[in-house]
Formats: sequence, structure tokens, C-alpha cells
Amino acid sequence: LANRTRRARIDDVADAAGVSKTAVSFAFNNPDRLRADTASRIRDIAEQLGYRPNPVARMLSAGRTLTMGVLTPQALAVVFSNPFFGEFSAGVARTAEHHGYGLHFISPRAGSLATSLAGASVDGVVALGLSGEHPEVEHIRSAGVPVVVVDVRDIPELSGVVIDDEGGAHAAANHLLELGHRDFMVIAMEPPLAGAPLDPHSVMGMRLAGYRRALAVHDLSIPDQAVLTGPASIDGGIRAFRLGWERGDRPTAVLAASDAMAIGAMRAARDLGLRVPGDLSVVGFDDIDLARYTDPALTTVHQPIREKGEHAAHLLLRLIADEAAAPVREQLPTHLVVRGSTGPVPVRRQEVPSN
Amino acid sequence: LANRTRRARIDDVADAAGVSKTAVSFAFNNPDRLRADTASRIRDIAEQLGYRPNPVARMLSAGRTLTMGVLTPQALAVVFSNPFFGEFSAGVARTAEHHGYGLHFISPRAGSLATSLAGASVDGVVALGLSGEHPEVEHIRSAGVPVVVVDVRDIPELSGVVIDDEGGAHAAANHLLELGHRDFMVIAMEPPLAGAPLDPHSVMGMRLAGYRRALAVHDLSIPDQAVLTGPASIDGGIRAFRLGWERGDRPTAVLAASDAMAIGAMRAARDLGLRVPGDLSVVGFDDIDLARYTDPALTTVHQPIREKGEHAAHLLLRLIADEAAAPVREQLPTHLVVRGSTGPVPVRRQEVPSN
DNA sequence: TTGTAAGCGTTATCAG
DNA sequence: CTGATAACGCTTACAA
Repeated sequence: LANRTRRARIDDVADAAGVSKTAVSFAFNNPDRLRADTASRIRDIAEQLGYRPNPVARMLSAGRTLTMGVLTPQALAVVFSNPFFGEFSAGVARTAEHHGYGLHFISPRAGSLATSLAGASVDGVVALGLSGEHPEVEHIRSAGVPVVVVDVRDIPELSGVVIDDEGGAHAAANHLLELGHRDFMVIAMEPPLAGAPLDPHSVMGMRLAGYRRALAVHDLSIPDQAVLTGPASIDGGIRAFRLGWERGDRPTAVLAASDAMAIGAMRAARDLGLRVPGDLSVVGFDDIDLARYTDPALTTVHQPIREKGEHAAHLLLRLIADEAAAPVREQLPTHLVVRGSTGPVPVRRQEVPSN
Repeated sequence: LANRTRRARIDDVADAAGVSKTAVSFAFNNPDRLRADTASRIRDIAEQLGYRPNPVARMLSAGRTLTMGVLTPQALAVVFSNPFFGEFSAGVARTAEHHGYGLHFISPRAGSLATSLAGASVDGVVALGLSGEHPEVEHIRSAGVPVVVVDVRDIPELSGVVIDDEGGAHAAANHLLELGHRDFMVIAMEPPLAGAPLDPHSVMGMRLAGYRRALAVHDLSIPDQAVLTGPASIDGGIRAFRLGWERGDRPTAVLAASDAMAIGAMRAARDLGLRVPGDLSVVGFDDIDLARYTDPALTTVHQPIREKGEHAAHLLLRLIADEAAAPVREQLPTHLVVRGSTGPVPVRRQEVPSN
């Protein structure tokens, strides 16, 4: 019965029912203001005509879209392959759904985040993975859309949520120190712009600071050049570990700044004939779902990924409700989860094949 | 400089520049039709006023949203935790981005998919995980939005993409048979509606058919009751394997209909003291990224997950361009990837602890 | 080269 | 209880 040539509009229904557009609108959104039989007759006719209110027109009229955006500086194709992002999005989605909001993903269009943001019909945006020094941040702020930033510490005017990166990293390093380890390899996420200096306010900057604070107690240090970097993926971890091995690093423990990289390091180590944790201990960071299922299960720093998404979404909802509200900044706790990938330092470091 | 009380509209810019709305519109979308200096003057003033064209108004006027939807019958919070979904979405996102489309995720609102679909401003939808018998399918079709279905075989009027589930499953079972295995445990995804009979056209129906065809050659069969089911997750796989074990199943090989479940089965087996593949071989299905990184690496049936997303998005784009186009149905190939989780059947089945 | 005016499809105000 | 009529903000013939 649906019209194949043109989608039915409110006027078509009104004409067919012999009433005004207002009546049709009421029949859907405000049935109490119509006589019961009128309302149901209108709805029947609408049904027959296959009428659906046009959501865009509704948005324009209402002045809001009931949609929130998740904004990332990376292409969606890469970001959706990242378990951390999936779990975070699950959190955002949960509160969005719960409040009747839809979810729209925004990534750079024609190279520019500002451009794609301008084209997206959202009431507000949760921005992920934006370093404070990202050149786009200013554009995004000036876009006039409510924004909540995640993992950004250096823009006090913006609402946002962060986690205790420094404390978590400190706990991770401390755990290894207590097990007797003194020779560390540090594997880090590479900075957003290749070769850029490490921003101390960034996630990686905070984590590195935590590692260093713990090591300093034992008069150990991690020179910047000693830190191995790569993309925050399993492959990135594999390559980083191999690189370190090839240049002669022979640590008894690995501090990896992300679980994916930690898993890669474990894999690379095993391929080199090392046993985990017998010959090498590995600590990750994030506690993604997968960390419980690796073999051995990964010792890591837990951060509440889904909750982070939920909190960010709640902050955004508040901001949408009252754009003039003062910025709110939340910090969520982290804690170490000891599983199977860490153990006491080997008594006597045995010779291992160098290939 | 941005107006804090009200977002600048096109009229504000027109007034400030002393021109008409048309001129302002042209300055952004059709600069050639203005004198160069006029256009740039207008853009400067717009910039100062913090003017951004309202995307919703633009959509209404243009009659399209430049957005495609990804529709799932499950809550986004669960679906984003699923690696398969992430990889599929990455594929959709890739072609969407490439064609200037945004991505909007649609999950049941107030229990109804049709409701949330009606409220979403999209030009079309890629529907994932919808069984042909899903009660919502009819509503979605009648919503009048171009739809591409994925993994649905029994609605010829709809464009869609499927994979060779039957052939892949056949290859998986055959591989194990050639290794000498004769005692199988089959672990399957549970049907969408608990307790519903298995739909032979569904993904699971096709895969089971493939297993059975291979086994039939050796006069082996898999009664429906013998199949263990659970959610398509690692935990689901763990529980399914344990359940089988507890009721006395002592297979030499596991046919798991999803990688997540296969990984769970491997884990559960190891917890019971079984070695993989020494005591037990395991084959998965899907070949998610993770399958390469488990220990041992998972032998599994590869399906081109990202490509599936890309193809679906392309089909949708075609449908959006020409709604009257005849439905197109694509089938993508699958193939077995032999890795470390399968091996020859144990010569003498050793006694294993029953707990 | 620029301006006028008519949509786009709803919702909401305010008389009747 | 019902129906004109005016927003909502932009695009685009068409006219000047």
C-alpha cells in the first residue's frame, strides 16, 4: 500500500482524512487533544498511506536532533578495529540509548574534523583522542557545539573526563619493582603527530611520569630515547618489542602503556623463546576485555573504560540541557589487576637465544 | 567573538554584510556566482560571527542527510563489545567516509527497531543480525528507507550480502576429518529468540548444514540436541564447552561456529587440563583479527568481514542513488585458514581428569 | 552579479 | 476540539 513514487507527507494524510495538518500532528504527538475516534481514524489512514513523520523536519522544528556525536581524529575504519574504542563506545551508547539519544560517529572529512563536525546534525559531541595541542581543538571549540573531551587535561574551559593515568602507571611499575625487577623495557603509544615531543599532559605523558616516579625511588630512570614507541595495537607491540630486542635490550620486565601493545610484546617475546612470566614479566594498561583471556592472563592497570564512556555521555547530556553550565571535570580511578603475566625476577638470568 | 546567547543564522550574516541570504549561501556553496571580493568579505563576516550553516536545515532543504545507518537488533552497548561488529563497522565506515557519508547507529528504542529507525535521519540503512523471521523485518521494510541486509538469505526482494557459510563450515569439518578426528563437539550461536527452532536459512543453519554434509561422508551425524549453544562471546564458548564436558562429551575436536566461542572453548579446555592441539583440536569461524594472536593461533574459517561491510555500504549507496533499482544479492567467499589449534587425532586417547 | 520568494515537512501558537 | 498561520534555517529557481 505504501506509495512507491513519493513518500507520504503530513498534508497527504490530512487531505485523506479530511482534517488539518495540526490534527495529524496531534494524532501522533498529542492524542489527548483530539477526540479518541478522530485520533485513531487519522492514525489508521496514516498507516495505510505508509506515513512516517520526516525526522529531519521534526529536528528542524524542534531545534534539537536527539543525537550525540562521538568524534575521533582517526579514520573510523581504524578506530572501530580497536577494542578500547569499542568498549568506550559501548559506554557512551548505553547512556545515549537510555536517554533516547542516537549515536553518530564523526571522523575527519576531507582531512578536517571541523568540516565533518559542521556537517553533522548532533546536539553535542564526545571527543576522544584529541590531544590538547591538536590543531583542530580550537576549531571544534568554536563550532559552538557542546563538547566533552576525554583524556584531555589541559583545557580547563571544557568539560571532560580523565582517569588516574599517573597513579595507575605508578602502581604497575611498583608491582614489578616489588617482584625484584630492575631491568625494564618501556613500550609507549606513539604521539599523534610522528616525531612530536611528548606532551606531559597527554595520556602517555602521565603514564610515563607514573613509571618514572616509581623507578626513581630505586634510583632508576627511563631516558626518553630508551622508550620504544609504536601504534597502540598488537602489531605495534610486536614491532616495538622486536626493535628493543634487536638493539640489545634484555629486560626482565616490560611496562606497556596499552594492553594491545602488551599482548604484542608477550607474543614477540614468546616467539624469541622467552617464557612469560618465567623469563619476562609483562604489565599492560587499560584492562580491555581480552586481557582476561590471554595466556597467561595479562597483569594490567584497570581503567573503567565503559564507565568513562558513560560519564562522558552524562556530562554531555548536562551540557546540552544547559549550555551555560560551568565546565565539569571528572577523574576516574585506576587500579592494578595482578594476573598471570608477572612473576618474580628470574634468579639467574639464563642465556636466551638472541634470535 | 562568537555570539554566546544565540547561534548566528544566515540572516545575521546577510544583515551584517549588507547582502541577501542568497549571497551568503552562494559565498559558501557556489562562490563562483559572486564577485571574488564579495564572497570573501561575506566569509570573513561569517567567520567573525561564528556562523556555521545549520546542517539540519541544509538536510531538509536538500532532501538528503548524507548519513547512512547501521541497524542492529541488539543494544549498542553489547554490540560494540563484539570484535566482529567492530570489524564489520570498520568496513562500512570506510566506504561511507570515502563517499562523504556519516555513520549513524540504530538500535531498538523503546524495544522497537522500527521506532528508532523512524526517528533516525539517514538516507538508508545497513541491517546486521536480522534473521528473516525477525518480527521487525516487515516494519523496517515498510519504513520506506533503502535497506541492505547482511547475512539474510530468505528475503529476495531486499539487496544484501551474505557469505558462503555452508562451504566454509564444510571445509572446517573436512579438515578435522582428514586429521583423523571422529568425535566432535559442535558449539553454536544461540538463536535470536531463545528456544526457537533453528532457521535453516540463518547463518547458523547454513554452517550446521556444512558441518553435517562433511560428516555424512563418514556416516557421522550431529543430532540437534547434541549441539551446544550460547551467546557468541568468549564467555559463551567457555560455558558451552563446560556444559558439554559435564554431560560427558569427550570429543577430540571442537567445531565452533564463531571465533569468540572457539577461543572460549580453548580456554575452558586448557582449564580442564587438556592441551590444544595435543589432546583437542579447535576450529573457529570468522577469522577475527584476534584469531592470529591466540596461543595457539586459531585455525578458523576466514570470512572477509571488512569487505562485507564495504560491499554492504556500496550496495546501499547504489540503492540510495536509485531507489527503484533491482535488488542485488552478493555472496562473498570463505576459506579455511589452518593455524596452530588443530592437529592429528591423538593416537591413544589418554585418560583425562573428569574435572 | 545580486536579490526575491518559494519551497523542504514539521511543530506550536492562538484564534475560532 | 479543530484549523489557519507562522516559525525553524537553508537552498535555489527565477527575476532584476
